[in-house]
Formats: sequence, C-alpha cells, structure tokens
Amino acid sequence: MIDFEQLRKIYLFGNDLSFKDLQILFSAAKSQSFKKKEILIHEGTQKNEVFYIRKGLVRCYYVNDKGDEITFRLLPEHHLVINSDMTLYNQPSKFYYQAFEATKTYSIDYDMLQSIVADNEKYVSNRKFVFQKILRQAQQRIESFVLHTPEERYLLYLKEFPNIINRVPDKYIAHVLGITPVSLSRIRKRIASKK
Amino acid sequence: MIDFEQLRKIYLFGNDLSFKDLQILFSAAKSQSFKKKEILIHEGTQKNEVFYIRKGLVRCYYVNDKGDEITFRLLPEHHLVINSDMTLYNQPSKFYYQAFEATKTYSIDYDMLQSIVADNEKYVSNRKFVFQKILRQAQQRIESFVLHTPEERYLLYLKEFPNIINRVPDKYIAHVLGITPVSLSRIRKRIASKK
DNA sequence: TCATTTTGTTATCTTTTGTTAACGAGTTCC
DNA sequence: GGAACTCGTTAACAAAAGATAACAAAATGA
Repeated sequence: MIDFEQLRKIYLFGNDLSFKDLQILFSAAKSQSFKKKEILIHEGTQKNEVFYIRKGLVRCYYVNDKGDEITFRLLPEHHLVINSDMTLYNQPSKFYYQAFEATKTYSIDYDMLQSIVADNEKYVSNRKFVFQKILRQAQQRIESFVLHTPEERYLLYLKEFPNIINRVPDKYIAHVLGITPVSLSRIRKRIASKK
Repeated sequence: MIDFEQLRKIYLFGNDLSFKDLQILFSAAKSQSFKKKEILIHEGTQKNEVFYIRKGLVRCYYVNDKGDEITFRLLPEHHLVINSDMTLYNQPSKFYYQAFEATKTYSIDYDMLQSIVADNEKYVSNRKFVFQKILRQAQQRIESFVLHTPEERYLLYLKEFPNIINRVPDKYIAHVLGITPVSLSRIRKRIASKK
C-alpha cells in the first residue's frame, strides 16, 4: 500500500524534483530498518552514508572523557542523517547516530549520491536547496545560543520541534540546549510558576 | 602594483578556480571601500549583496529591545559577508554589518552571482565548496556551545581566530561567545591565575 | 592638549547553573 | 512478581553568571 502522505513529504523535502527524478534516487538508495537503540552511524566510522528518515527518530550523541553521553541533536522524520565529520572534514565521526525509536530510512552512499547529483542539473539546484535548508537550521541554532537565555531557548525549541519533545526524555533536550537536565527541570518549574 | 599574496588568498578561497574563472567574477563585481564604522548591510534592508573582504574587519551585530548592540560575529579578511536573512529566509536583515576597521571589499549582487554560477559548471562545484566551508564554521560554532563551557569556548576562539582578538574590544568577543563582557573579564582572570 | 568617550576590571548583590545525592514513580527484564 | 534500571524532580551546596555601579586606563576627537 502506497502512503501518499509520506510520498508527498518526501517530494516536498526536495525542491522541484519530479517523481521521475526521485525514482532515480530511490533506485540507487536502499531501504533500511533499525530497531530502537540500533546504531546508524558509529563513532569513529569513516563510512559516509546519508540517511533520509522516513519514520522514527534518531539521536546524535557524543561520549565525553568521563563517559557521559551528550545528546547533540535529535532528528525526526523527514530529516537527513549525515556523517558531518566525514562530509565536512573527511574525519571519522565524533558522534554516534542511534535510532531512538524503531526507524525506517532510505540511505545512500555519499559519494554515490554526489556522482548522481553531478549528472543531473536538477539535482544540482536541489543540492543547493538542501544545503540552504541545513544552513537555516544551523543559523537558527547559533542565534538561539547567542541571542537567547536558556529559558527562551527551551521555549523556542518547544515551538519549533513540538513533534520531538514528547518522544524523548527531557535530559536529551537539555543537552541539545547546552544545559544540564537538572537545570532544565528548574527552568520548567519556573515557567510553570509564571502561568 | 599587484599584491600577489592577496591574489593567492583570493584564489585559495575558492576551489579549483582558474585565474580566468576569477576574472569573470571580478568583472561582474565591484570594488568598494568602507571607512571605520560605515555600514555594509543595514538592519531591515532587503538588498542582497555579497561581499568578499579583501582587507579589514566587519562586525555583524543585532540591536535588541533595550537598544543594546549584541555582536553576533566578527569577519576578518578573506571571509564573506552575506545578508543571511535574505539568502536563507528572503526576509529583511535582522543584523547590521559594519566595517570595524577601514575595509576593502569586492561585492556583487546575490542574484547576479547566482546567474553567473548557474552558467558555469566550475562555479557550481565551487559553490558547493563554499557552502561546505560556511557549514563547517556553523557546525563548529554549534559544537562549541553544546560541548564546551564558556571558558573552553573562549580558549577555542583564541586558538581559531588569533588574528581577530587583538583587533576588537573584548566585549565583542564576549557576545560572540554568548556571555557578558563582565563575565569574560572574570574568565580571563581565572585563566591567568591558573598559569 | 584637554575633555569626552570607550573599555576593561573590580566589587556587590542577586540569580542561575553545575554537581551530587536522594527519592519516588515508571519501565524493563528476568 | 520482583529486582534492577531509568527518569524527572528536589534539596543542598559550591561555582559561575547576570546586573549594576564605580573606577582607572586607554582611546578618541575637537
């Protein structure tokens, strides 16, 4: 059974790609399923695979010197999982990317993707579109750190990712916001007492 | 007199662009000079001009509700000044971009740049290269907020931008790091007392 | 040169955060 | 069903940060 809503979302992820264009990508991509807690990208790996999350939620985290897991970002449906250390620095991944829910993806080797893109003008303009989308997220996140307090940052996150907050423990959100879980708990209490 | 060192830097800014390729760009770009405190991009502007800083230093800042100037980033030579609100959101600029030193630039209208790029395959691959460079900086900055303390963040900034710190007041650096000038002063004292 | 402004530091006080530990409510797993 | 683990909250204390003001040094500008 075809899930048209999902097809539409996938279609809208790109910019002006026809279904035929998407078909080329799909034929090169493979469909994968991950159980909860399975690792998509392992720390230290030099493998450069790009995942499109069809369903589920992926947690990107870093393990520090003390062995603590610091959640760096949370990726829900219709987001891309990219080994950014490989893509940007050609270095092994600092991060683990772990399915936090049962997750279904389409995935494709990064170099393969590049060569497909290079062959098709429409993909090139689409790449620009995707780059811009990623840059928007990055820019917004930096602004939230520079221009806002932790409390404002939390409220902004709630507003921007309402579909994430009830799916993961608060401690993950805390780390994403650059604060500790205890601190987030206090912030929540403070917000509640204001209303 | 041709400044070969500067030519080399400009050349290296791109990826595999020949001098002939650069010439096309140069002929479409204009050379501009800004005195200290002159504004390159005004808050609220919808003009989308891209500047390559040949010489000097540009301060990007935001004016908050109270009228305080919050420095968002500092851009030295061989960096790009981009109206990111226009480029990413098609919205008027939240920020001012101001020459903090006497500054010389090459500039070009963003849409013009896009059409030049679209006409030349080498520029397209170069655009990817520049996007990646910008993304690297963004990623690194986000990591510094999530994974490091303000003190570590300051030390990282010193290491990464040694050519900026002695050219601007510390209070600008403080805001870029997401802390107050008073707090940065204390951090500096703490660091000094450790040694 | 001299007055003005800007900048960095310091002090004081308040608020917030980090750290650690404890507790209870859920959840998971034998 | 019961032991073990996870999670959010709270408490207590220490450390750090924000806000504000005061002050001196440095930079700026007429």
